[in-house]
Amino acid sequence: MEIISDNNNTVIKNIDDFDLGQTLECGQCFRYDKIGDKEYILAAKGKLLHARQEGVDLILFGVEGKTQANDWIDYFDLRRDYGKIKRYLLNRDEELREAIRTKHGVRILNQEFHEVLLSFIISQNKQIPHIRQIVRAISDKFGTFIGEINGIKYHSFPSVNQLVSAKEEDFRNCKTGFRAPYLCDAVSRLHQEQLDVESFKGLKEEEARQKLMEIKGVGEKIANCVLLFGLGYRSAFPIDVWIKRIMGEVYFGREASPAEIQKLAEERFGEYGGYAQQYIFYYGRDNKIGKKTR
DNA sequence: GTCCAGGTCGCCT
DNA sequence: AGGCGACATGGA
Repeated sequence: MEIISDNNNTVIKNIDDFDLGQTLECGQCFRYDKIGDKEYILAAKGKLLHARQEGVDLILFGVEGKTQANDWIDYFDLRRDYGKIKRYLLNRDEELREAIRTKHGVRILNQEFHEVLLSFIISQNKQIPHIRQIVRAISDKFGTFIGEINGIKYHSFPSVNQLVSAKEEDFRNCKTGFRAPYLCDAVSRLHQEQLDVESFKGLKEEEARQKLMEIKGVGEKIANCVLLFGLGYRSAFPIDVWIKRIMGEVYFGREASPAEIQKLAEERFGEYGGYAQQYIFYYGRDNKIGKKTR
């Protein structure tokens, strides 16, 4: 990997195991728009990014200097050796071969904790396009204006401070439905208990999960998403309807309980559970594995 | 119209 | 511990 900055842009050259489109569209984040072939606009960490992939290079438009570039390199998790992760997983589990082959460019983003928490509270019992719509509505209503591209105005995902005054009704106006009180509870805890990345430092995965599950509307699955996507616990293995269907079919040949699946994931994937989960989820959802066709 | 969606809660046995 | 309906909203 090599970083070159010139005339307002930064180019990151020779990135292994990375596909911008796959990384954004695998279902881990919700604030992006595709504007061309391998070209995206995304809102993250309070900023707007216009990026395009050309082969093994990634162009970050309007990004100047090492500090800014490093920020995005960290966001895309580009300094991690995914070749090693894939080899480990394939060594343990031949079933993953096809998923890893087709979804080879997925990386797990290092997203902001509070954004992941609130986004995944919204995600329950909803389809991904609708989750994106709701998250955008909340950002437009409470977030900071961060730019306009192709006539579309973008707002950052709101900070905790920007959300403290939000009422249940405000969230309902953003079409959150029955999740509105959950969001209020989460925001008030984030604010009053100063709940942030720091407050999870040093906690074991299980301790961190229990802490998250004290929040109304956060169960096992959402807690695991927050651990994985927002707190850096790469062993966390969220089990949703898709994982349940896919793994029931592929690994058990029958319907399997979340507990059974969790156990298998722990034994097979161990510290790399989160990566395995993303490959399986994205591949399985794309190919509708285990889904009844009506 | 009916069913289901990156689930969780509350209440039941 | 495990089963089951309710919960808003929108798309298939």
